[in-house]
Amino acid sequence: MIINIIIKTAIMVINKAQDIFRNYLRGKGLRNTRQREVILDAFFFADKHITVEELFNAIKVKHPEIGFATVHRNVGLLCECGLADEIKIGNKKTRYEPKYEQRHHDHLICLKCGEFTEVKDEKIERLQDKLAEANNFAPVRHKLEIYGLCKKCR
Amino acid sequence: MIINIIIKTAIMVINKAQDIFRNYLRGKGLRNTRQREVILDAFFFADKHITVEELFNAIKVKHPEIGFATVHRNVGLLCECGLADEIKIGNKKTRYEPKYEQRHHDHLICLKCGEFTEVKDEKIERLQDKLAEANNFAPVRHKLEIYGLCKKCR
DNA sequence: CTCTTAATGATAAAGATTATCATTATCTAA
DNA sequence: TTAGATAATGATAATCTTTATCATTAAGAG
Repeated sequence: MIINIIIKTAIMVINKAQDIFRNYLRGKGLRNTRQREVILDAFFFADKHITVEELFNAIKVKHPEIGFATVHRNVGLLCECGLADEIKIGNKKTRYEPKYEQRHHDHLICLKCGEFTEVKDEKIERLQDKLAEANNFAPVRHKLEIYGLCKKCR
Repeated sequence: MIINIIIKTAIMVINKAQDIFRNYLRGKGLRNTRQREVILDAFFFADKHITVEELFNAIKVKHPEIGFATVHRNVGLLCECGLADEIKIGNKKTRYEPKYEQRHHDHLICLKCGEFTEVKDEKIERLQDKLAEANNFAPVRHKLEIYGLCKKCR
């Protein structure tokens, strides 16, 4: 059954993420906790582009004892260890998305309806690295956001 | 004298910006005020990448009667009419820079010392437009930030 | 000059993130 | 396995930035 494959894949992704997280914590002399496991699971199961508040509310259903500050702190840690990306647009709430396998992408953001689409262009990526090198700059990561009107709103 | 030419150019830039601002206000049925002129002047004379607070403090010296909210509101207006660009990095304060002639550029941001360098690559710009079009998206503007280590920190 | 109403300035409110701190729980090492 | 050092948690306060409120002032059209 397709659905079983999807579930298995999801579990594999989360297991791998848990490993990455645990290694990161270990390396920094930090401790793994039940809360951290719950938060990571919920974050990877949740919709893309979630806010801390939405994540907190999702977690609250099954784990009402986990506090908002804890969720907030740990989303920050997930960003630090490369398992989450931060998306900040205008003055709206900061959103976060899970990152599997360091897979990177850019965003098209509609100025009218606010929808974002994920895109990627290898050629642009390479030119960005060249541009950085030309300036004696060692690139680590980048953020490209193109604002405009989406298919529906244009 | 070189210095006179520089001063003359600066005055020309500000005059042009004042024109653009006044036209924008007129078109929206808004009013020009003494405060707006002072804020625009100070913004274009100030260092690049200034925060609202820094701009407010700079203005306060000569114009202690101008309030923080007024400065804040008007920096927003300058962004709206295309005379300012907003730069938001991590959880640091939002910074603004004057924009002459709609000249656009991207940023290299050092993860260690926080310095930013301005860069531009026409080829990347064109590819971005193509990427947007391929997704049936009408691009208006974009933001590209490359994070890494600068010449001094690498 | 008058009148309409936008803008201002002072302050409060809102919204998001970070800090505080007593308590709990993890994890190392004996 | 247990004890002990200390990191993490949870509740809340504090902070920081931006936005809203509202009485007063002043821009600008007629």
